[in-house]
Amino acid sequence: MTPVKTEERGSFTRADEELASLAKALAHPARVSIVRMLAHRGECVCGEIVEVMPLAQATVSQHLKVLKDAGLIQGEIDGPRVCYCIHPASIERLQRLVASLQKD
Amino acid sequence: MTPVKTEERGSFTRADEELASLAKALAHPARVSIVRMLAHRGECVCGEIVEVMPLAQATVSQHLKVLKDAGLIQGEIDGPRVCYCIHPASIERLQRLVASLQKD
DNA sequence: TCTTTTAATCGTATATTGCCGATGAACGAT
DNA sequence: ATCGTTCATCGGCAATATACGATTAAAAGA
Repeated sequence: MTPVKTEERGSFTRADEELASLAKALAHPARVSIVRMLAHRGECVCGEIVEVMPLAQATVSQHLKVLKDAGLIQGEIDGPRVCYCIHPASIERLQRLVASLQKD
Repeated sequence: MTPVKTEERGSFTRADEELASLAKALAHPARVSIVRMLAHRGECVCGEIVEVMPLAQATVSQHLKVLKDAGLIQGEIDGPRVCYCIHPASIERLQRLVASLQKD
């Protein structure tokens, strides 16, 4: 049964899926750069990030969305702007998951 | 200046490019699974990996190539087989790069 | 209210990934 | 030399990712 739908869900462990998901979010230098910027400056308004990046506003906004969806950052609306900061727990989580690749 | 070729190379730091590259290699659960398997068993012949994975041989081979190109694993030819193992330094490097996202 | 500012979203074009069957290359064994 | 085993690579297709200009939405300020 289960006609082998090419979509065999649940074939990988939860940890593998989770690490892959976080890694995917960091799989672009622009996104790494954003995370580093937030880590360094604590918090940033979207516009400040756009200024620094060599990408159009729409593109940066898209990268921010990827990072937010992955839980790596969070954005808080502040008037007409959006203030972004790191979600520390997720970075720690990533740290742990990578560490688990060494011993395990 | 600089005709904005949509291909502004070198816009990101070396560390950002490096972390993005390593993260990209781990951005798929199958590849995380492979790395974990190698970490756990020390070394594996390609066939053993294919057996365990819910993917065709060609696909697994492709994932192995991605991991190898990223420097996360290495393969050694052993007669008709290829024996894969982790490249520990690269995992440590990844660990450090992720850690640098916290303090920095 | 009208305008400006800020940032998300839409639409679209191009590039890259992921997957597989089929084929090819390298090797050991007969 | 031929055969079987093992694994990489090719070709093709569907799906996803990346990038941008244009548009929309929301809020502040005139």
